[in-house]
Amino acid sequence: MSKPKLGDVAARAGVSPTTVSRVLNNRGYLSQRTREKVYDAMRELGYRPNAIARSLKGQRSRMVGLVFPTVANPFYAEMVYRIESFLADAGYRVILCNSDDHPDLEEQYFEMLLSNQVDGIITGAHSQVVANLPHVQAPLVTVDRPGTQKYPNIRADNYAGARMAVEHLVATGARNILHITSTVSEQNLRLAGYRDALTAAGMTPQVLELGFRTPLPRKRELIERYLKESTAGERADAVFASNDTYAAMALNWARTRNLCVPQDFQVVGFDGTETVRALIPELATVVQPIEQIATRAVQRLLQTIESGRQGRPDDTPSPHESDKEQQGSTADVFPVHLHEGGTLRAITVSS
Amino acid sequence: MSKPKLGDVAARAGVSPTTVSRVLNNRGYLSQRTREKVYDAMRELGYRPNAIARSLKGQRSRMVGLVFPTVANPFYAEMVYRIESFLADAGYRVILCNSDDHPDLEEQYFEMLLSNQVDGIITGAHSQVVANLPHVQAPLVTVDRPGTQKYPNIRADNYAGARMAVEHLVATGARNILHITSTVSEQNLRLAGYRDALTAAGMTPQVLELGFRTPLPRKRELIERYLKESTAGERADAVFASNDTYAAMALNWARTRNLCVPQDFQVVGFDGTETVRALIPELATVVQPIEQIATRAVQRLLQTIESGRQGRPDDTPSPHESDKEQQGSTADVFPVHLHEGGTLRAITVSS
DNA sequence: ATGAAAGCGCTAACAT
DNA sequence: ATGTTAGCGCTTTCAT
Repeated sequence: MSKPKLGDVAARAGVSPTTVSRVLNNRGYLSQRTREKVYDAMRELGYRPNAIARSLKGQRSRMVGLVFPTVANPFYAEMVYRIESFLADAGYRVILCNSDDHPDLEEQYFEMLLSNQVDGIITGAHSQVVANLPHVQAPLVTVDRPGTQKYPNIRADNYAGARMAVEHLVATGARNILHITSTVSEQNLRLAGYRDALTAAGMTPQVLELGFRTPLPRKRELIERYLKESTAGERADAVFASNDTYAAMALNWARTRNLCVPQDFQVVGFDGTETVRALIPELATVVQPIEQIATRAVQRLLQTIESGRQGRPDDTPSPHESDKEQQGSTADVFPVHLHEGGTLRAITVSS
Repeated sequence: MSKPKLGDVAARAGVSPTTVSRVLNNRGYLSQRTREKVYDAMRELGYRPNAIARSLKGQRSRMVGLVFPTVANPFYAEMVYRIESFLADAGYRVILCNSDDHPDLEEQYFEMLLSNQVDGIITGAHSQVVANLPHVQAPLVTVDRPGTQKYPNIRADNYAGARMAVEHLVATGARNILHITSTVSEQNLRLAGYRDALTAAGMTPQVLELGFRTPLPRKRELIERYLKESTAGERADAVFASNDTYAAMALNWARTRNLCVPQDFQVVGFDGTETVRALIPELATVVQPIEQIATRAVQRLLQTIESGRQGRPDDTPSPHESDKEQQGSTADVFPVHLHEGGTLRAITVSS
């Protein structure tokens, strides 16, 4: 028999399908003898319950969709790794979607996930697609960047992190601090932190915007050209980058030019993934607590899923919805810390 | 209505469920008018087909399971990213499983995937669990390391890559070449390549084995201690590492010690992911064609899935099974190339 | 060109 | 403590 089904087990054990189902789910009254008979039959047949059928019947799939730009980026990779691990522990499977920062793809993926009856979605996608989802049928949690107020957002304190990094640079005496980022926008809190810190110090922001979907080699070119030009006139002596890859590129450029790091040129990145810290331990960076963010995102999602399963027999919005969201928006910002590698000078206590 | 179903659409359009299904699947004869009526009804209701129900009925889920040690490792991250992209293009969704090099977890994941009726599995898991899977009901393709002869294996030419790297080191005049690897075993072809190259050059292999599940910081300690000891007595002047992370750690150690790279100390890694090459472009490494491997793995899987869907009404093994596998085992090894970064000396043509 | 009815594999009332 | 029955949402013969 190719794929034994519950009925086959029942027949073999000489009981009804219901009984087998009960054994499977450990529900209701079962005599010990029956249990054993059923287990034996299962083993003999190599029975494996069909999760698809269970989902259809039970109105829950125990699947969660993950929509992120690309797991090829270490930050998202570690995030996805963590999220998957926590969800697996909780008995959920994960459908992975790499949206490549592409709004169309993102939307398709959301459609697909809902079609697949996922119990929830965690997304760190960049575009505003999330905000425009009409009524998503599944609980949704955003990570890293707030797509909208409609859903809880879990993230690091990007603004504080950026400010801390730039203020540190200022304190070390850097006079000409450049910023490299993917995209310039209102929501870019790292950029905001940089700007505010610079302005407070009486300096002028200088920002290089690379775009999200620019290929890596091209980004590298852009960074090198920008640095070359910036060091030509008024000499740039520090870079604060919105992620570690850009920071590494700046650092590599400086080394190629035989600039003395950190004496003549300082670099600070953002993210502080384990990957990058293992590869370039000397790179100073603002470290995000990825594991904490992941844990919290999963918690929030699971609690929404569970609460949704009990109450709300119809589509009446649950009472505390807005409260919960407010909670979410404010409480789910995690502190970061500055990893002071060799690419950043220590602050000398001035007298 | 919370979640409109096919029947609701039918009612609204004034047709039978069958007709709606036909429109959905674009099958059979449909009048243009009917088509439009149905489409309108779908739009008005915000209908979204239930993929779970489709799977149950259709005996195919269009889901593929991915079992890899951890997507937190850039190599697997890029592999998974590529595989997911190709599969998405082909209309398949991906269930991601991080097995953490843990045989028990691996086994659980395989069980889970089969329970979820995946149409196939692609795995780069380390353990031998794959070999012992009794009769996996789904097509399976292994990637990177051959778990067994039972399934096709797609990978880079690890042996040739290692040999090439080590022979290059020998040719540059390195006299004391260490190897750092995760695990020493018969199947470790990078290790084999290293050994053979060294032996051929009349040198003695010296291998540091770190283990798979050792935490990164601990690995770093082990590497540094090993290098310290090795440079104390007979001075080590080169490291060939089985991946770029180990290579980077060796490199960082050398820099800390103010060894001149590559004059006094050379380093070559393995994998050559885009991530690492962006972060440490100067690191010499054996580059695997990840995208090619991913494409081929997906191709192989899809072709097996498709072929399985037509013939074979029962569980008779399909006739050409062994042939296909032989093909797979031999033809699916991809050539690598050596990226000569600044951590490797050029070969001087001797007279 | 369209519809009726059965069933994919499982679970949950509702019996007994 | 166990069995009967209906049905989750969809597709698919087999009619008409």
